[in-house]
Amino acid sequence: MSRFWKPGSEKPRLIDDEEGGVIFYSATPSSGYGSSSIEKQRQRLPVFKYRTAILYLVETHSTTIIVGETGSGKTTQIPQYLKEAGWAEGGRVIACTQPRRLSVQAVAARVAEEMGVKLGDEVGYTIRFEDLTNPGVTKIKFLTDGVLLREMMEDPLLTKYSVIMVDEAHERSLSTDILLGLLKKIQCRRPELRLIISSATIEAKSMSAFFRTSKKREEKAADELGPTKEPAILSVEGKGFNIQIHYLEEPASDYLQTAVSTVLAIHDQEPFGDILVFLTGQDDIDAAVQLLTEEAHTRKYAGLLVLPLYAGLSRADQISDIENLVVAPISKASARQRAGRAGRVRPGKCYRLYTEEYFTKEMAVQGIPEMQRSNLVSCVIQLKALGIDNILGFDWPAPPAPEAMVRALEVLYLLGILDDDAKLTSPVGFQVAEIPLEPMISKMILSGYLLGCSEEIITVAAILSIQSIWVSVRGSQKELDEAKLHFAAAEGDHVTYLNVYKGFLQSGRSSQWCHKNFINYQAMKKVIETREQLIKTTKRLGMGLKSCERDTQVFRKAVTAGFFTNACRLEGGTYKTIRSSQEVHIHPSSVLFRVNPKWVIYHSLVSTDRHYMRNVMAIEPSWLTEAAPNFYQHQRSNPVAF
DNA sequence: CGGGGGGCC
Repeated sequence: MSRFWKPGSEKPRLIDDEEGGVIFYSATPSSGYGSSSIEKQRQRLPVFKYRTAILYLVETHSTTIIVGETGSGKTTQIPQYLKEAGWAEGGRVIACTQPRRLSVQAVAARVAEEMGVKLGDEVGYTIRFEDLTNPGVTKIKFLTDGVLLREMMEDPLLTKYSVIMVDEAHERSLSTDILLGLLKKIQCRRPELRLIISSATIEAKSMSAFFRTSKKREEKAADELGPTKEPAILSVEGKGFNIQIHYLEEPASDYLQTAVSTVLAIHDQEPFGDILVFLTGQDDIDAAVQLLTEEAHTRKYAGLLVLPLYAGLSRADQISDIENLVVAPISKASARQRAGRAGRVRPGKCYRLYTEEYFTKEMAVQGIPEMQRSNLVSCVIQLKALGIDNILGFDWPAPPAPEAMVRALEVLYLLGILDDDAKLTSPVGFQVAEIPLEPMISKMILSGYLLGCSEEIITVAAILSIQSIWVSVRGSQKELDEAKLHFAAAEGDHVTYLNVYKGFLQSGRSSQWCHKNFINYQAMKKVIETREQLIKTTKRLGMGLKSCERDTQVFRKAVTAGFFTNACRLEGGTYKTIRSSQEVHIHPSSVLFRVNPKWVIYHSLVSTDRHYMRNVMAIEPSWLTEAAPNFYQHQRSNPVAF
């Protein structure tokens, strides 16, 4: 392999940082590149002066950890540096993963523009439903980490990639963590593969420790030619400006009110600019917008424009199958990340609505990685599909609780997806792994095919995989509830969804129809799209489409086959789960709210002050024993879990 | 008997 820091030029200077990581530092920035305005812009990015150092590190190290602040340009520039240095020659591809689709598209478009190529040719991207790459032509490929995981099922060693850059690894999303674990394994088999992990300062050391192979291996590797296994850490400064941090002197009793008065004070006393407020949820956001708008009106503030922004809210922590939505303090790491938003384009200020003492003494250093607070059913099946048998011994960047693992294995066993040796069953297990949905939904689809209602089951699978098909209304809840009654079925939410879908098709997929019926048109378009993808996938698995027409019983049996572990029984006015006798309630958004059939199954549990079942369906208890004889003993008409 | 978030295949 050719060396590509400029031949004949001075080798970059190496310095040791006090933390024991290796930081390379290029004394003389590379130069001699094009002089177009785009080139000049590229050279002004902070990452540019590290170009030589980055290329040197990637050449000589299996793994390079780049610690970079936002605004350094690392995401758009590093893939281009790698390409310029020859890493995409000989048909090889440079990959760069992102946790979110939107950033994949945005970054790919930007890089294509900088390189003056058509998006989809030399620079392309792949996200779900959209593959803008051209095999043999595409040299730099942006993709979500979820897509890269899927690609592994076809090509477990990811042989076409020469360098894989995992961006935003510090976000510790479920799929990023699975990916990191698997990439570490791939490295043993493909020593020529290079990894670049982009991470926040706080995570760099643990990331480096994770990718450091054992001493023995290191000694062995020293005899061979090739990159060193010891990860390099390079710190790239951002374009960030100075940010002043302010704390409260006394804790706030009402953080919403405190947020509102802080905004008004800033508006009053500070020069012209923007104010960004972080709140916990839609309710608080709406309340704050209303309070601020009113205040601005009574105080006759002309220049105060209040806008709600619902994305990017904080995540709550938990470890169980229940989605927990209780408000909890953020970590220091996310407090810092939020403060950073104030210094992107000029110096800024950050007002923290808690005391400094609380920040230093009470707040956790960082949030719990998703891996350690999630249901691991999907994660386990993904590893199984890649032939990783020893799940409990898998080397994770953040090992999940063994109990959570065992629970996931147990559910997969009950579903008939894993056998007694915890291997994927054939064909069910392999088919479930192939379908890109949560395993219980996939199992439901397989049963729908066997029972002759795949049309209906796939529709509902698509609907359940999106947030909600109803428009989110604040203030007009009553109208929404009334609109729902048009579609409501006594069998529950799943059959209600079938009615909505039918109505949508009969309207000719009309957006006006959706509007009239309080249905989210964009959501329905997504449903159609997901449905088509699922039909393609199931066809590939040899399953045809068949409708059960009006036989909702067959349809509900198929749903039960996937969700029998979520069965509940009404006992003295409240529901108890069959599995653990936990008290649960039907969510008020369900059409079965206040209907309370004796036996129900739910799709998910959400926890606030109580445990609420979302998407609920009435069942006959005998279906449970039918669907899972191993799980339910038949005792007259009262199945009991053993 | 009343409703709290985000992301991905």
